[in-house]
Amino acid sequence: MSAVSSLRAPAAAALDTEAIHTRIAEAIAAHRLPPGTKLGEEALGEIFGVSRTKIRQALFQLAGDKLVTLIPGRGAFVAQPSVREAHEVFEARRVIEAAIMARYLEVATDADINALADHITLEEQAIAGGSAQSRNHLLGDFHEVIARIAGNGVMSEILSELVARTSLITLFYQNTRGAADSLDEHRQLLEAIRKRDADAAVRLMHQHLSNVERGLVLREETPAGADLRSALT
Amino acid sequence: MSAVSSLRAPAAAALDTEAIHTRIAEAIAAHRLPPGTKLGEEALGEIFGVSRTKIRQALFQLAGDKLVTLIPGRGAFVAQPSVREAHEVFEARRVIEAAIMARYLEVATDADINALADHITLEEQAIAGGSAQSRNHLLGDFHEVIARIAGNGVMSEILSELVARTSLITLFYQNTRGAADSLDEHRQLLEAIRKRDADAAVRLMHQHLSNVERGLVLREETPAGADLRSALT
DNA sequence: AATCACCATTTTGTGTACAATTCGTTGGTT
DNA sequence: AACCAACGAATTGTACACAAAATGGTGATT
Repeated sequence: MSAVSSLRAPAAAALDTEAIHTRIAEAIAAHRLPPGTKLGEEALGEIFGVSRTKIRQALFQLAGDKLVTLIPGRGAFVAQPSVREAHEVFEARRVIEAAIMARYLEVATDADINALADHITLEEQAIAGGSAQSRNHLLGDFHEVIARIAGNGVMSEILSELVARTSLITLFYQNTRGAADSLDEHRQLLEAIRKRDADAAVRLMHQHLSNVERGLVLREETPAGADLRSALT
Repeated sequence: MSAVSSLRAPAAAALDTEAIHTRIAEAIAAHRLPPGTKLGEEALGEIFGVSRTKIRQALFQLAGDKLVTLIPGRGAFVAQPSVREAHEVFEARRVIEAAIMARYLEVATDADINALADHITLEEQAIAGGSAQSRNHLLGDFHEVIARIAGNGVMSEILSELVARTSLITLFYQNTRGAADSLDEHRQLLEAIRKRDADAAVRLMHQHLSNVERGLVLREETPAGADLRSALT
């Protein structure tokens, strides 16, 4: 490689579309890009050191994930889920995760369950001393870990998208529950799982999701848009 | 507008990305583009009378729908669902559609149920005298009609994607069941719905999907790719 | 005869240039 | 003072051109 290569980003090899998609999706899920934030193509291109072409492809994919809203002629914005959509996402999660939990208990080995316990330990540590970002990430990941073991990749991917959208929702509609509440419910779930009590586990999962949903409060005003560069670099 | 405008397609105003996405998705669902078909960018651009830029965006979206597989450096191909993926899609549908059916019976008015009966009448007519394409389309649409009434847009969209993937699967793994079998099961579902018998309706839906899945036969060789132009114009 | 290396052709990947649209502003009019 | 029209700056939409990579075929070598 020549010495004359990086006039734009100091970064390494140019990121591909999928990498950019992932980076932006993570920034949204981690609440570094609040709902309503304008995602200008030129600005993003400069941040990632690529042309608008790649940015544009990534934005289209993000729109497919429902994390970004594309308004023709206006541009791309971080999605602002409606109250109705919020309820629908939680209902969908209850349906899917109840089934996933039932399947999980059929196939999970003791090692899998121990791994889940380890994950909860990570949650405890993050709540004790970590950032709000890592807390939220781990709390959502708990559900994805279970889905992965349950073994249905199609449902697992669907759930991943719903979890990402949930993250957007919990930011948009200020969540009054503390992370500790979710952690406690995760512990109860683990207990039921350890006992291989499918009915209890499914019921607890249902309740857990309903509790999170109940913690949401409707708001009118939209949060201010964040600075793109600090959120993504 | 000047008289010198259309060197490419004789068609009207240029299609936008979403229109192209829809057209290709429909062609795949309608079995006009068999799994494995190469979707060359230049060829598609010429067919739709647009530049490769728009085609490329549409192909990325289709990849997100899992209807198209993107191989870097190689191009886009109509997806060839694996046996495992096929089973996973059907399991996901059983989970989601059981929930949708339960919700449907809670909210459907008599008018909604009559509309469903009308839909079944259309199915009968298509089976009696229609094309294989319209038959398959109507049989899949039956499930989407129920989902739409059930009222959860998020689940409805998820189901739409799964139905499209099912269409791909039933072509790839030659379906031995006749359309008449599905029609009969749809009639039984309607009967349970008319009686407002939720347990029976959910059970019948579950069985219906399992029956369709059981009708699939595993194959090794891939169907030949079709001609792009005749499939899309 | 089979295999491998090399070259030509085709196709994808990416950036850039230009057209079209939108938004904010300025200036004028009622 | 409020409203409307027209202009200008900025941003998105689209096409095109070039670079990079892969495929297929040709011919030489084992």
